[in-house]
Amino acid sequence: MDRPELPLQQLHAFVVLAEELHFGHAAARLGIAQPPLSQQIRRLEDKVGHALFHRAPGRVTLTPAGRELLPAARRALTDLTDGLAAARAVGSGRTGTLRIGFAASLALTVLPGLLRTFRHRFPGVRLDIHEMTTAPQIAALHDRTIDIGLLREPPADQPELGFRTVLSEPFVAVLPAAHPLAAQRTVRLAQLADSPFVLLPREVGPQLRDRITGLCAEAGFTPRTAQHAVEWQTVCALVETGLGVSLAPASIRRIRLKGVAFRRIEPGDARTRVAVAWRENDPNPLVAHLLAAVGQDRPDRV
Amino acid sequence: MDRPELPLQQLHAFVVLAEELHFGHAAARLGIAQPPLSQQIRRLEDKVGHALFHRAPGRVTLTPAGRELLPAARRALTDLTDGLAAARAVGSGRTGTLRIGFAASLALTVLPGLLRTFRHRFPGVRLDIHEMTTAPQIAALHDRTIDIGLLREPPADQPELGFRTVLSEPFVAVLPAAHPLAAQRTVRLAQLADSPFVLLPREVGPQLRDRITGLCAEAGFTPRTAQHAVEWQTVCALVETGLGVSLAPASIRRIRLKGVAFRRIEPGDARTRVAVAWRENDPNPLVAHLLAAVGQDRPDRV
DNA sequence: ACGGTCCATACGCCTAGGGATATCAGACCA
DNA sequence: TGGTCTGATATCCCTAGGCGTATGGACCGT
Repeated sequence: MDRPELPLQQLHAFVVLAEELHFGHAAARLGIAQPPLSQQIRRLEDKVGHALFHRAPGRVTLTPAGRELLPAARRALTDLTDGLAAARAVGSGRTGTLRIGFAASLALTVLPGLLRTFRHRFPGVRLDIHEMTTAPQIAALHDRTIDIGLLREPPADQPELGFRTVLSEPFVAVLPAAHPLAAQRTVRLAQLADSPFVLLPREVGPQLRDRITGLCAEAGFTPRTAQHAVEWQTVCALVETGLGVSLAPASIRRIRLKGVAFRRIEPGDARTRVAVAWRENDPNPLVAHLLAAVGQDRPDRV
Repeated sequence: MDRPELPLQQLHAFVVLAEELHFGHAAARLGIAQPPLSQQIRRLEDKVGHALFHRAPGRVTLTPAGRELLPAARRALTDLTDGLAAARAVGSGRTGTLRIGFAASLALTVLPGLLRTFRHRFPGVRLDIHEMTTAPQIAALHDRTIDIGLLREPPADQPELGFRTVLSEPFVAVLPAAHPLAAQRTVRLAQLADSPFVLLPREVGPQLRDRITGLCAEAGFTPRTAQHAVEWQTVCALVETGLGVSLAPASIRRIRLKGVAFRRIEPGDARTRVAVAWRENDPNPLVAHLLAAVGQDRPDRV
């Protein structure tokens, strides 16, 4: 691609003159005097190397060369004006695409409200939503596959990423309805020591997993993992079948299953945090916009 | 269509930098030092109103706005370079379209050779050939519907048109083979005084028609028109059926029909001219090229 | 801590190009 | 033949933008 060394004004003058076919009128439309317009056209013709207009007494006509150039000139000008407008729209964050990764469980809590407020404020922005667990979200942020992550237990060792807590919620015990402890309103953690656990595999979210096993450790035992499941939906389903118990963020109570009971735990100060994550120094204005929306969208705490 | 006030160099710099993602390399490819490139980009970003590149330590990246602008910039640049090249090609007469009108009878004589030499010399030029009689050709030249006419008996009262004789040929008598005069090698015009004539209607070519009736007048009679026909092919066919006789340019001898005889006439100095016609002041270089080709293409005289 | 890399900034220089006004030249018309 | 319309030319002015060299400042490796 070589660089055609033309001032765009000349092209614009050319297009206008091609429409008016009258130097005086075209100059008026361009807001300049007639002699400068003659110069512009002349310079352009010099650069092309051929006449673009045929000046007959009384009428100005396009030459074949001019007719050939006209559509290209028009296209170039509209391409540029449109491109500039689009770039400005994207630059100001009025339009564009924001790619968001989110943990499946958040589809029940923070995600809907967040999307609603954002879409309301930026209707021109397309949101690409990808369900993914915590660890892949971190990787995808680094990959620039997503721009925003919505995850649990933000990891600490991520200097290039920013995190902001959106929600902090307690843990609950997840029990089969038939489990003896389901009769209590509150379950002490130590009481779960002997039950098999259904847990998330460590790979999908090391922080949350470690958090849970840490809670158990504080209560004096190491949970025995009977089964792994990647989604909380599945965890609850497995608990319902009696395969074991679990510890989960309170918001998963929204998953209603007849055979599952959720109970507060003792000690009750253990909380898990949901955070938005983004690349520090991400120039995308939509990221800033979303973070601002997060600041104002304070969804119902569970 | 508003005028985006951007030097194209900045766009070019932008595109190259977007490909290289490295100021030093891009500057080298552009053949300038690095600081000027920084300036170009900065100026462009100022005009857009947003950053186009994200300068992170160690890596340069396109911002979303930049990603949005890039394809438009590329399109605009290629449109312009292509458009300029096309305009230059057309301006120099290497490519383009030439619209030619021609009298049907000339398809048998001057037209093929002319087209052949022209096409050989300007293979990039498209030739649009339209069969039409003389009067419509004159109108089409004024309309700018055609650029070149190939016609008989160029009219004199056309100040805006140029004419150049391509071929000058005698008239011949067209007789049914059974006609008594077909027995002679030469026919005196006066001998045709009593035969009905098949002639072209005056509207399609007043000059030629007037020429023929003029010849008859000189021989002392007014031809009695038995039938009109627009094409010489038809004239011959009608003569063959015995409907009458005719006078025609010698080149129509190429139309071979069993029942038709062509005979020289007395006096034999009457000739009809075939000419190319064009608009004087036509800026189209192809017209000049074709006229030059006519000068050299001297087809076989009939 | 110290060069090396990479981009930005700061001058200074220069030209191209855009603008205006005044004037000229040809065509056309009354 | 003189007025009008239209486009081209001639000057002059101004500034935007392009380039270079020199320098600063952040970051990264050893």
